[in-house]
Amino acid sequence: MANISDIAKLAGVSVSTVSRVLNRNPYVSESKRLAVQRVIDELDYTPNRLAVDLIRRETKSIGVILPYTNNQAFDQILHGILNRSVELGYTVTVLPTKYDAKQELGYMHMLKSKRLDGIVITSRSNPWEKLAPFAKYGTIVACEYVEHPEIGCAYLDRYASFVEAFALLKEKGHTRVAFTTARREQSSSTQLTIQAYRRVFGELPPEYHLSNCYNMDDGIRAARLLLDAPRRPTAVYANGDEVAAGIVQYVKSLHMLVPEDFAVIGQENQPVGIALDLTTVDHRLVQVGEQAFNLAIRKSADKIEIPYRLIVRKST
Amino acid sequence: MANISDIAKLAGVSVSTVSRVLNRNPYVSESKRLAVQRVIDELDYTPNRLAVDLIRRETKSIGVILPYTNNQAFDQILHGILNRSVELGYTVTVLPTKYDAKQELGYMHMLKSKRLDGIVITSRSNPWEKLAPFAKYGTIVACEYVEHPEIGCAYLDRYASFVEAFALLKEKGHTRVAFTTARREQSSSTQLTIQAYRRVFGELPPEYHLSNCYNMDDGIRAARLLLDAPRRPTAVYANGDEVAAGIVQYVKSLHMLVPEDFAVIGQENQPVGIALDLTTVDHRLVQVGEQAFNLAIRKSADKIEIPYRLIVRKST
DNA sequence: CTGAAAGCGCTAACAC
DNA sequence: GTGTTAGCGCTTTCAG
Repeated sequence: MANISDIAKLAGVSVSTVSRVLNRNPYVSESKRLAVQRVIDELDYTPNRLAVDLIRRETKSIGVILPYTNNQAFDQILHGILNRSVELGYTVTVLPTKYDAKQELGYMHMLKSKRLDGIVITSRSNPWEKLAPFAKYGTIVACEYVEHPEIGCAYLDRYASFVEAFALLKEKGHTRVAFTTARREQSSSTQLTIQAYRRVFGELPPEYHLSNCYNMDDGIRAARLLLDAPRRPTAVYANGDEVAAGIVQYVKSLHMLVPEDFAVIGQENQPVGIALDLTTVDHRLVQVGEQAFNLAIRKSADKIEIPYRLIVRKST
Repeated sequence: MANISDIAKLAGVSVSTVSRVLNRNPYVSESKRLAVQRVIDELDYTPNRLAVDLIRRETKSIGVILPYTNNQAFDQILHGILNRSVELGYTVTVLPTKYDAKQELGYMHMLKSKRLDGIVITSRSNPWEKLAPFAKYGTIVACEYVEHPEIGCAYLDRYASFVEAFALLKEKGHTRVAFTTARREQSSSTQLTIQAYRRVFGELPPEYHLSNCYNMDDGIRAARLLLDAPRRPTAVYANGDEVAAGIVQYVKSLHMLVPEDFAVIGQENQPVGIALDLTTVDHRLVQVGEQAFNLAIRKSADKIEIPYRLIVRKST
């Protein structure tokens, strides 16, 4: 494969001149520029990007840390990031953790090893004390509110959104309300859900909180547990429309009615929720992704709140 | 930021020795190895990956070209690829084209510029004559059958699967059958669908083929067109469960029954299809992704067929 | 405008 | 075992 000095030799100029035409530097005589371009075309030459990035100390690529890639919520954020990255000529690398803290930390090292200019963290397993120090090697942007002055974030007021969803259920007369979450208490999102629950309903019976819910099957499993519970709840706030869909499916399989016998609220306004006419909280994750990406390439530590919206349909 | 020669100086050794301990080369005395490691830890040193990759001529990262029209099918393939890449310590970069041939070609250049070791093409907009030449710069793997001897592929027998789906509909007594596709005739998948249709039903009335279907809304739009058609079809084979879900939704909104009044088959066995109990053709796209990735890192040009399966549920 | 030369940070012969 | 040295392929002063 030809390199820059091959081009220089064949064009009868120095490598600096070739570099100049490559980078559209105006201080090149038209004659030499043409000569160089001819050789470049002839040899079908493309500069080695690794060499360029090495010396420029910039890769124009950012990473996205996410737990799962088959999860609709994270796909929405990723989608938002991709939207912007294509427009701006950036490259994005997907970094799936499955909530493995070690793995996650390993990805952060890509900032230090100069492979990535920045990282968007959609969900994390490490405490910020472990993550934040990497900010000196590259931009870190979070999709949750973070106090740290060096870390930008495009976040949503999850607490308020959870309170609103629970309040809707309470208004409808429900007093025995359950909810599902992905991870247990180690997750800040779960913490917030619990706090919101207490704010609206007071004490939380432990059997009303089901964790490890990620997809439809988990929803079915959750519904089974909930409907078999001694103090059977009359409504559930699911942590996603897929989980909600699983719950609805199980409820219907018992010939019970939604919402008359059992009310359900989902999250993220996904296709399955639309199809089933589920009430849902749309956290506008695509926008979160877009804003997060913007912060990342601007190397900004701004805090941007994205407004959510409650979509009331037929499942409540 | 410290570099390898800083480490060498502080540890009182040469850069080669540092390089050796970095790369776990056994020919280093225990004493020096310890000395070097101490300095590395002290300075919290991490090698610059760009420099390493530049000289090694390998990045351990592969790209995935996908249209990313928010189509869940491609997410499944991506998921399969990610599964394997994490296990093997590879990094994957997402390359969304929105079916823009120029953009796609631009991504292929990442092979030439040495940013990527290989590329998995899940769907393409350029003819293979344009794409194949890049095989000399890196491994190219396709998710469709490709004759080219230098291009590996993890493919499925789409033609057979389409024939099978149409045959199922025919068996059930349907004679007026429509179908939806994403792109028009420029896509090989669309071509195959048309061929399969003709094989089973003979002539294809133009109004029975609706293209530009990617999501649920498109499905609703398609259903409206289909049900308003003069020679109204009695069944449709949708190019995805989401599209199928949209169709079902519209059909039900007219108080018609599925499958009695209108039968529907989807594709890819997605959550929304499970929720709606749709008959579907599962092309096992996650497996396609896994196998494609394997081929990519093995730099293999093998052709691997992935078996599909028809899942008959309540919509036919 | 142009070129020589000094790196960027690392690996890998090749000697000793 | 260990160090010297020559690159990998490119950008960017700095003279002229």
